[in-house]
Amino acid sequence: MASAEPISLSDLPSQYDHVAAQEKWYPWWEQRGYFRAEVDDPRPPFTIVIPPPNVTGALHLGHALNNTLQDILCRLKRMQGYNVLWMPGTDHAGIATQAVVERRLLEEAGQSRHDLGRDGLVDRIWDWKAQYEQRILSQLRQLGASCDWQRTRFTLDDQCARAVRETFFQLFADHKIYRGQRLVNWDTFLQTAVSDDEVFHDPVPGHFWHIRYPVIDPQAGEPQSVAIATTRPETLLGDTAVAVHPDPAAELDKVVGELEAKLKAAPEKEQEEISAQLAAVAERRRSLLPQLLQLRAMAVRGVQLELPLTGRTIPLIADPWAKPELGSGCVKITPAHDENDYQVWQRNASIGAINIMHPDGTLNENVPEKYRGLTMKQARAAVVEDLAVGGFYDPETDLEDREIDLAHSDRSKTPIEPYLADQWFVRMGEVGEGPDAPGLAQSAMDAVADGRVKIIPHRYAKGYQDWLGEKRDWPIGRQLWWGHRIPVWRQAARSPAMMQDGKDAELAALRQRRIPQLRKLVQEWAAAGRVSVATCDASGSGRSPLLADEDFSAALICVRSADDQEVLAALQRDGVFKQDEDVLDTWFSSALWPHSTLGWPEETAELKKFYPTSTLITSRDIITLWVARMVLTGLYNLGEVPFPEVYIHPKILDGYGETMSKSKGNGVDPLDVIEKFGADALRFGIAYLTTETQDVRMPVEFVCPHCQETIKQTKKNRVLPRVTCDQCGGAFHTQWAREEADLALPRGAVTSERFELGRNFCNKLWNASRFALMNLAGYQAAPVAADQLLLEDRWLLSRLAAVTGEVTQALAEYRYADAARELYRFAWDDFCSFYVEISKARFAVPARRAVAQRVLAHTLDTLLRLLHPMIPFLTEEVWQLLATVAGARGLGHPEPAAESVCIAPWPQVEPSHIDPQIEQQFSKFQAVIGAVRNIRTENKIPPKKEIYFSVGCDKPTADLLQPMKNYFLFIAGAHLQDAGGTVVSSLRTASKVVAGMAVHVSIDDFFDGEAEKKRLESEQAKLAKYDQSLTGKLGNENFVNRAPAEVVQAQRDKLAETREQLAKIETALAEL
RNA sequence: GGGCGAUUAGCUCAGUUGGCUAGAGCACUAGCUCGACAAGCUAGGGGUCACUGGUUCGAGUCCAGUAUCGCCCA
Repeated sequence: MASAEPISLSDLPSQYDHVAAQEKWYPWWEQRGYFRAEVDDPRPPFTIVIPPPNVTGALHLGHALNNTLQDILCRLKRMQGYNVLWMPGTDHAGIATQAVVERRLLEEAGQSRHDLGRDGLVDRIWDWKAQYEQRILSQLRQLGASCDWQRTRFTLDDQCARAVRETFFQLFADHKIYRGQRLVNWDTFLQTAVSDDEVFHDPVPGHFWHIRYPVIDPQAGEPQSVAIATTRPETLLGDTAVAVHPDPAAELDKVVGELEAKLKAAPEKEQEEISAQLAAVAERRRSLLPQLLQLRAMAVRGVQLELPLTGRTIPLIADPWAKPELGSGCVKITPAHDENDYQVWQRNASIGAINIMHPDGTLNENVPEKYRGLTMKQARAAVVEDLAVGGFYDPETDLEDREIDLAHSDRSKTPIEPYLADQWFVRMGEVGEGPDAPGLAQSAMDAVADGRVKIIPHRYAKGYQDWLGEKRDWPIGRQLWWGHRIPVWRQAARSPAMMQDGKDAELAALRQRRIPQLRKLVQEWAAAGRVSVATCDASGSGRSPLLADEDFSAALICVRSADDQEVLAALQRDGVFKQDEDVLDTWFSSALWPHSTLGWPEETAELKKFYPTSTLITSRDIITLWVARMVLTGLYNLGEVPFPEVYIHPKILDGYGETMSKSKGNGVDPLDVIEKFGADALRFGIAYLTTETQDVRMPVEFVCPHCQETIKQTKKNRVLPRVTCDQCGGAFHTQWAREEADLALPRGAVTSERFELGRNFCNKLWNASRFALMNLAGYQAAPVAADQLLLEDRWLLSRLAAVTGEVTQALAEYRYADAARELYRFAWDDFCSFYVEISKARFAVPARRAVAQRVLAHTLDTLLRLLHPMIPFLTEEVWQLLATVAGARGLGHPEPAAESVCIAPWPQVEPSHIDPQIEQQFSKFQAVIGAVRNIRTENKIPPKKEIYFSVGCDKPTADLLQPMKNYFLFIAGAHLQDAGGTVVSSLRTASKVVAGMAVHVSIDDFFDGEAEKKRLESEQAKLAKYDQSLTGKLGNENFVNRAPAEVVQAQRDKLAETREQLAKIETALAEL
């Protein structure tokens, strides 16, 4: 037991000290090893892998939510007797982390990554990682997370690296990884490709330029030029064609058909607009179609156009991408810098593609000299000006304003340039034919479709299936330095310049000799499974296993093991082969997380014991990026899904319904909440708010460090470096503070009032516990026989059994809010407001103490266990205190309590305790209490004045109420004089009718006949109305005949009760 | 443009398979410092369940449409 010294109960503070409890119990839990999972533990395993937080920065409230939900399950399962492994770790978050460190480097030292070089930068990032990983893990501990810390992993550590390497090798050997030229989203700031998922679209004001390309040698009657429209005139320098629709008439007919169908279905309001559109298309058909048909004929004939400013000619082609209903009906084609144009190129290979951009976003040697080196923005201005000068465009008439949906990089927030580059891909579709070889995407789709992986709530399965269904290949290369480097080598010295360099002539000759030797070696290694070889091939399908000389020069050699020194040395000797510069997409390593953390590709005991994991708890925005990929790699590497269930939890939004983020300034640091309200309050608040459908809206506020008052956060003040408190006038600094003067001020925490609920609840529990501890003096454990239990005991135990069942069920179904609300209600309303209040009267009588103590100790014990997963610190604190006065607890067979509530068994429902009749009876008692209190308040009778009352009711109810006499006096200051059918209310009596009983309170001096009359009459009116509605319902034959019998009966009972109440009120009125 | 979700008290949210005289916390009003708790206790006020139709004996709940908002995908 942790606390050996006797505690003085009166010394317990009346406010729960969350700081002390957190500092005391977390280290103790760790030291006792409660969170450790052992492979030789015979109990059934329960495994969760943490969604590894990025080492980019500190944890935010979304992480607190995610991890609280995981911890609640882990603690629950631990108490339910499982061998629980919660696998912790962090993610290296390639692009995000490198971007943060590079930005910091630029700000602090004015240096770029090239100043440091690859190794220097990577070292710098490892330093950053060490710092933030520490911080993240410490935050998780403060949250109370019961992870098995000894197993902490990192997506870039050696163990994960082995899994990444092996997976890459297998995929490579399986022809599922290939290198191809694709249009990518190029981030010119970070100089890397980013995936579609790392791109966001933002509307910005822009222009639409109309430009004329002259026709070369037009025949008689043909136009002199072709007009096109573009939002990006600078890309003209990379145009390789202009397209016109191959069948403009049919296309226009199709558009008309669609519009007509829409018109039919549209509401009146929109009809006018659609009619206008129809008219416009008709007009276009009349005026423009002949010309489009002519252009199409010219395209078929192979007409060339002059590409302005370049001296190049480009063909006019026919392609359906040109929309006859839009603009001039013609469109310029820039395959290397536009996704749609790229597609056009795929259909019309002969037009070619011209890449006009350097990786840094400036124009390259493929454009006329005067534009080289300009940024895209500068080039736009120059091109537009030159076009005007050349007469290809008239600024007066050929320019319109237009809003453009511009793609931005999520990481650098700079505009994305579509860019043609060599990239690594994982093939998501099928390779070859046949049912035996479903593609990666299909395998993951099947797993969800056939229920091997259940997504909860189920509606999220649709997005998962749709996304995978596209089977788009996964671009896995990133032009970064921070990450798993792609384990592929190829011949370095392919550039003639290098080979011919005089100094290196000898070396070049050496290489020439070595390559045939290497080729032979590589063949041997490939046969031995140490390397896998492929040739550069955009399609990824045709591979030459022969390694002829000419192929070998283009060979890609994937080396299986990072430890295969022989292979690596041989390849790299004399710089003949060089490793690919790219690193892998972070999600490649995250995708392996459920098995890489358990030691795969080794066949470890951990893997055997804990894979597949039991559940995954994560946020909806990474269902595709992460969940889907874990499923497919799990299936690919182990043939088994990584988890049978995925629970998708809500997101936390701020008071304006916006997602929280540090960059908006509306983020809340869980540590601020923990400091102000306590980890238990944070956790309980989170559980209470985690409902299935709703995202969590959380108004955010600053806390003034001077006076502790809160200042509502607004869109205005959330971006200020300093804020002034409107209560005390003191100033404090925020996350934006950079200036010395601001930083000198104390920092204002950012929290939300929504955690008050949890804090207040914890405090309530703490004080109820104090009450119990004080009244357990002299407690002796002993079995309690059923006939020793009083009505209130049986009521409480019945409620407790019901709550136990409901909480257990709710948590099994991820209904956290239901579980939290059930416990809140039971603990506060049932246990504190009634049972504890009532028991005070019992504790006043020595002879009645013993049984009351045993029921109280047992109930508190059970409640602590039920609450422990949500409120670990408080429950442990009280558990330990309780042990000092009541070491053995339980009604039937008292047993010594577990040394920690962490490992105490989860409560079982005691069926013999469930007694609906007792609950119903007790509610009569509660109703009488309520009526008496209500009459007291309404008649302004002072709280301390004792009053006398009687209850008109049937005999069974009277028998029930009589034994509660003491309690009425004790908790309502009211003497029960009489109960039963013969009760007559005296003069100067106020009456209230509840639950079929008439409660009459004698109120002497305070009696106000008029007021009482009014009150009764208003109540009468209300009841009469209800009577009427019920009578109407029951008079309706359809209702009586068609509604289920029990529903009809319930209405009849209600009517009877209402009539009875009315009668009682009439009696009371008559007696007035 | 497509998909998913939301709209219930001043605020933040519950409301299971339709049976409701629609609940909770905060805020509000009135009273209470009685040995667990003022982060509390007691009582109270406050809602045309976004709107329009439909199905049904019966709709906050199911269906269709409208409006507004949010998220995801193109």
